[in-house]
Amino acid sequence: MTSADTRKLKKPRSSSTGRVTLADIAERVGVATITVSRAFRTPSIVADGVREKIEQAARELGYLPNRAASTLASARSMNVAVLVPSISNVVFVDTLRGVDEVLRVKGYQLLIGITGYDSREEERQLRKFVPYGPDGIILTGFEHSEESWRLLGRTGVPTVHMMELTEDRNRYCVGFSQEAAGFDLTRHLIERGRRKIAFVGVQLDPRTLRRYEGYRRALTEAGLYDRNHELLLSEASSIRLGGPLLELMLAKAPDTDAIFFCNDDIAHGALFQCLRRGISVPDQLAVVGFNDLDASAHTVPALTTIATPRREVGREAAKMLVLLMAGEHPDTHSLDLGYSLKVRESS
Amino acid sequence: MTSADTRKLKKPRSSSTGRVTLADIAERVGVATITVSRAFRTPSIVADGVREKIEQAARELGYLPNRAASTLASARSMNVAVLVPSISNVVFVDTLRGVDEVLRVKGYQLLIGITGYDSREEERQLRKFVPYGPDGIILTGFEHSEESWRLLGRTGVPTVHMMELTEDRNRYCVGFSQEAAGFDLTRHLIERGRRKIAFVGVQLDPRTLRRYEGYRRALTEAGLYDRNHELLLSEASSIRLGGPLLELMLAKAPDTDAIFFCNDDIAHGALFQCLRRGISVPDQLAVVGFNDLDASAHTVPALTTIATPRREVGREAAKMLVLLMAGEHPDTHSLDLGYSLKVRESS
DNA sequence: TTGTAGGCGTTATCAC
DNA sequence: GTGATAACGCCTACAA
Repeated sequence: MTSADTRKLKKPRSSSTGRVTLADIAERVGVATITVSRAFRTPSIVADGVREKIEQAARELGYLPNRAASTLASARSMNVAVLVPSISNVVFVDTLRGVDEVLRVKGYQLLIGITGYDSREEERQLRKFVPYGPDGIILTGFEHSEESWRLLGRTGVPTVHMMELTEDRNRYCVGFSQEAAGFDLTRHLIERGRRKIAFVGVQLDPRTLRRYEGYRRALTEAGLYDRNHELLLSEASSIRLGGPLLELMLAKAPDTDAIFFCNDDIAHGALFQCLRRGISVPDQLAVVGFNDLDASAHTVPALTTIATPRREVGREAAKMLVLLMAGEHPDTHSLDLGYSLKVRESS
Repeated sequence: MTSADTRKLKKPRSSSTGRVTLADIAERVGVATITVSRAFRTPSIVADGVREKIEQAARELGYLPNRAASTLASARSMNVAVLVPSISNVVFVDTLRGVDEVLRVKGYQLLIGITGYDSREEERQLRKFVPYGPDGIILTGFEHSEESWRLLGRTGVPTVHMMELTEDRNRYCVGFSQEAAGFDLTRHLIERGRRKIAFVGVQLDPRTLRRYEGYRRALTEAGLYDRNHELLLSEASSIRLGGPLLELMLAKAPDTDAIFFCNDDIAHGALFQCLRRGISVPDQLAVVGFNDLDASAHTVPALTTIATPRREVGREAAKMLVLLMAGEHPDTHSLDLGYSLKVRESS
């Protein structure tokens, strides 16, 4: 099957850089480079014998494909850019995992960008990623710079937004209503008989603010809203802030009988402070958080919070993107995955 | 400055795909594509007027560079692949941040891979990333599959290993001695008068095992080693495991007067369980962890632990890689950044 | 300071 | 099933 092969094959020019290329394999096996390419990409359309020889040659030569060349020639990168505010926040790590689970089996590689909750940084990231020719883009939320929106429009790359919802039918999104969740959690406190319900918010990203709006709506509807019971700071969230924020809130409004912390991290810090100070939770003070982190079921007392379907958000956003990248239309432009109230000991 | 330009310029072939390319800008401005390329990459060597016209044309046309083309032509990707076991673990998130801080200002883009503490998955990731033509690679630790090592050798891409050290002068690494840290932490407990010191380990990745070796060496040297006081499980680490592991350990060896948890996460879970059970820490039982997570200074009681310089590890590993990518030689092949014992209330 | 020529490694297209 | 040819968009080398 070797020397008998006397067809005149235009000798594939072997690499000049020393790297092993398709042409090297082609030469070794005695076929055209395109056949080698096919043997890897669509093995079924290459004759068995040829395919096997190609595979063996590839192994022997230590062939490694070159994505840059493939991307350039095919105009498909098999990359998906995913931008999240932070990976110090488990919420987004879980979301990324969901995205990855779905996309990796489809052969896509994630390009992960961290925006630091900053639209300008997000724009910078986007500008960095677009040259990679991503086949799709996944963003967090809807707060993007003018230029980011323009960039997305110009490139025409299919895009899905995560973690928030929109009415805009031109946008695809997967998430849940942060506002409704904030509302429900506050209603829970009202129903437990609390009347001086405070809100402590940090970071103040769009999702935190939506939760705050839900809180406010619930209290306003119940005639309990009192602006003296809220504390909004733009500091980055962290467990260490919990204690001081608790103190600050109680100093500001000593009659507070419940605190809605905008996320579980600062709620944990606050619970520790309650332990140190001997503040009895929930007797003296109810404490609730948001996100249902791993630790929240185990704190003392266990923390009442909102469980968010972030992994599912990631998975569904990825599925939606896969459809869009295939030129198909998802059933809905806006997928609401809901949330669930976890009532535990702290309220 | 426009129509007077009657030099015969080989008309840059404009894109056939509709995308805006360097050639489009070149045509518009009346220069060669290479000049446009230079205007972006080394602006200083292009005449001011020309450069400005090029920049304006780029803006007007909405030019976006194509990394695949540039990578293919230059054989430099400006990508660096970084493989870490997990990003659910803050330790590696901090390390990644350190790496990114240094590499991004040098213009490198991170390709982040999650290996799930699994050599085979790591090998898969490596196989996926090598085709991207990374200019450098950063790996966690030294436990890699045969094939991974071979791949690294074949590609010849500069590589730095993080979080552990090696004597092997052919390898570059930045980290600290996990074994020595485990030893020191155990010594601390001994010096505090503890005699029945237990070790509880999960995940059992190489770094955890090195800590365990340090623990064992300290106890053996002190004549206190007792295999009945150790609990090693391959479960993934999580705060929820802390409580049950504490119970298990105490059931196995009720005389235990101190527990060295292999990381802060499970130590936190254990501290919560102590609160619930009314086990007085440190009076009845000393508890120590490893890593000094954010929460550890705030738990009740505050947790004694080893603070690890993970962000610095990331930064220094990146710096070392930058040198290697430039073909230079770092001062040392193995950079030890140390660690520090944080004595708090729990011991 | 600017330009010409040619190639980087792969794939689309059309032919056989 | 397989091949020749011509891109893909940019950059290196060398030349002017």
